[in-house]
Amino acid sequence: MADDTTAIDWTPKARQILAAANELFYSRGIHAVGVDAIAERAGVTKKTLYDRFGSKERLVVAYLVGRDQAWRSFLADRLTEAGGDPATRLAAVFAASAAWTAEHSRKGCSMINAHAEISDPSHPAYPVIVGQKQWMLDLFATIAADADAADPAATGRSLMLLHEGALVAAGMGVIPDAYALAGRDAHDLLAGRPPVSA
Amino acid sequence: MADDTTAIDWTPKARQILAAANELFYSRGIHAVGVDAIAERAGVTKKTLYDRFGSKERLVVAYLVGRDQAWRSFLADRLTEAGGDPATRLAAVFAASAAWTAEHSRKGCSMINAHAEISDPSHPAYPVIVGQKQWMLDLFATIAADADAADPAATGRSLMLLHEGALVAAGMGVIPDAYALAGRDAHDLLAGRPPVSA
DNA sequence: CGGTGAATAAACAGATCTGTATAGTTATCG
DNA sequence: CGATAACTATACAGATCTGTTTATTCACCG
Repeated sequence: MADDTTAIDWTPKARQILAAANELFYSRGIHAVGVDAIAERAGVTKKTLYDRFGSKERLVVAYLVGRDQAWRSFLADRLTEAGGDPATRLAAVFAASAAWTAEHSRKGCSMINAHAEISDPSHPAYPVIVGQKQWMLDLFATIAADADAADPAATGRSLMLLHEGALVAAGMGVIPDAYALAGRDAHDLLAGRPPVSA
Repeated sequence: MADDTTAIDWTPKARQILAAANELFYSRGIHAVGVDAIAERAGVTKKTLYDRFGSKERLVVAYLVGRDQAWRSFLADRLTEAGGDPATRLAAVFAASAAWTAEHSRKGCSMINAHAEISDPSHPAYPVIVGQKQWMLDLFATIAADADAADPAATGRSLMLLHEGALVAAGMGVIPDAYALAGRDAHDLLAGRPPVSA
């Protein structure tokens, strides 16, 4: 009887369920995958799934929170490796996205994809989705500020556009090496061009 | 008995059904909307829906083809208005996207959203989705070529990144005036910066 | 005036979906 | 050793979903 507020009990089986949900929700879509399929892939009874997560909706939220956390920690590692230089840090973001896509995200950004399926802004997954984008936007603005951009917020938004564009283009396979291209453009934008001011 | 190849008989009711499908599929998602809901919104019997479209899958394809055609014709009108100057044409593309979003596309790009839900590349809607992106990419490359870019294909891809990024950012509401910003960046990229070459 | 096609109305089939109930198993732990 | 928690197995309830069937109405058209 896990309601919206109670935390999830992370038993080993719960982790297996989340791993199965991650694979299926991501590759086939949230609405297209039923809880039976997830339980079967996890090698678990449907009752166990409901004992751990309470509802499909809560499992969906856990799926998105899990991906969000994994991405943030993945990126954080690469950023500490990158050191303090803003240009290097910026390059690390695009390189991290490229590596992440190759490993875990071949069908595009899971947050963008989830946003396509979850229309109701009052859905508990909504803040997770928008929160990740906001976090990335803040990161780009910080990098722009560290690079002494005249208008760090505006430059951060421009960098964000390039990054989101690469996410989509890579996810649909319409631009080869989308991250490399976007990374070069972002670098040029941060370093060379007179700032875009309103 | 309409199979995959036979054309759709565009009776008045068929157009009502497509209009209803357009509203519901776009706002709630393809998998989340049932044919009963579409028939009801269209003021039509489910039998009529199946007599006209044969299956939900064919209705989905018609929905995406319809949006694709509407967008292309909408954009084509603005491009003829814009005349021959590449920079003006480029600005017209981003202005058209902004206007289109305000009128018909408040929840992001329908092709990107459909791609999130349709995982199977052999789905008949797949070429429609990727086809629109390819067409936009060609358009940007043509504009870059008309502007005498050193590498029109590469510049076209960069412009595409900015445009796709604006689609996502606007659809998720994370960047205000995303199209205006992306349009300025695209203009600067086309006009000012030394070309990015591999 | 008779036929044809488009449509309504409404029930139904069969599958699938979320979620629950019941009963039993296993392992740990005080 | 007995309680508790995690889990299996399985059946079920009720809703919803795609798609079909049957019967009927209505308008147009040769």
